[in-house]
Amino acid sequence: MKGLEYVLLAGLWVEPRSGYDLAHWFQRAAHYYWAAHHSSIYPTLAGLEQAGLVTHQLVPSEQGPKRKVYRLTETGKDTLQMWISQPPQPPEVRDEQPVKVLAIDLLSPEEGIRHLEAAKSRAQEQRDMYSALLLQLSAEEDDRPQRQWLGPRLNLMRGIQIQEGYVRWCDEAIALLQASTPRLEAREK
Amino acid sequence: MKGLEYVLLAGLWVEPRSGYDLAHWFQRAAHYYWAAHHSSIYPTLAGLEQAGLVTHQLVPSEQGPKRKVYRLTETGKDTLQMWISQPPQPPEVRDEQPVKVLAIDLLSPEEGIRHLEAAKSRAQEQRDMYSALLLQLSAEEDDRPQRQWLGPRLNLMRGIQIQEGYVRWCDEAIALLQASTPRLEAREK
DNA sequence: CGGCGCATGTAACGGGTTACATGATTCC
DNA sequence: GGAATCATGTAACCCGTTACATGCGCCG
Repeated sequence: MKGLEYVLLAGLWVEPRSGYDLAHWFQRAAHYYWAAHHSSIYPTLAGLEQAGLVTHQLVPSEQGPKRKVYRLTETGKDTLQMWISQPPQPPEVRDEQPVKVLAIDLLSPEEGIRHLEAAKSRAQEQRDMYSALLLQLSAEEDDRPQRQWLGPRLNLMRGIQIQEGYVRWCDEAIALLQASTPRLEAREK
Repeated sequence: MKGLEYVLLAGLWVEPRSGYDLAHWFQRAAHYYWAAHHSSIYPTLAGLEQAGLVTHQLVPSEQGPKRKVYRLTETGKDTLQMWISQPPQPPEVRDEQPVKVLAIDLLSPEEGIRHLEAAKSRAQEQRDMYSALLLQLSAEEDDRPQRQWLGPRLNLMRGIQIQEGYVRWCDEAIALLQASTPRLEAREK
């Protein structure tokens, strides 16, 4: 079994969802640790169903066509549990931003700082998004306290922490760039 | 042009390197923001050379066959600069670890804590590796102070910070797991 | 003289992205 | 009636990984 299959099992373990829901989940809460488009999600869900790891139920949507809401079967849960027990593969990342930082000396200090400010803004936006999701989760937790929301909560906490770290790093980097060009401060005055 | 091509240009901007060097760089310093295997690096370098963005020089190695040490051409530098000036694409990540955390309630608290301790150890190892690389970089900086090592330095700082954040999160997560099972503490006494 | 680290390459295969395709419902 | 969001799917193509392949030079 390939990576995405287990990831979908984990996503469905948190709560039953449709392919559409999962696609949105990847774009928002899960974005900092996994990426997937709907065009890979739908076929994979179909495969999992054929393998007997998930089943779906047609649920009328408030708007648009009927939703195929998937949930884990017992076998699916067992498969997931076995996978969880094994150590994770090392993460794979493709992030252009640090690559661009590598050659930041190709930009003027002013431009470099502008880019870092932009990166900082993006990080703050992301942080706010994760914070909002965490608040939302807490509200849902009150409604159904029996549910195990520990995993999603831990991951949202991590998402917030990552973005806050990024913001701090941006500030340090900007400070370093400014220090390397004291004429900037002088001109400011 | 595709992502890897620009990344190689950036890697060669930092200093002239062989494909072998670049492969190792991806495994170590660049590992937290970009992944690439030698089998994709060599053909890509050849393509960049054909496009006139890099040139190579055969340099005898201390051990093994001659090294093809690549460096940017003027066109290569210009191409890189143009790419740097544009905003980066959003990062793409595949990290199994947070996915496994999602369903951490499928494990016993003891097992969950063991997994988090393991994750913490891995993060500490990585942090130490980045710290060592930063020290090494500082030493080289003394030798050739004219060189612009700002980019690599900033990225190593970021690597260290990421891993330290991870360690802190692991501690928080372990604490939460322990809090959710007070019987553990009780048994400890 | 075998094994390991250095060093560069090629080819098949697989998985995901981009683009194509369809249809329901609501709001303006 | 057109636009936007909801909702599910298919197919071609591209890129990168896995595996295959080769050869140097040192050390034990």
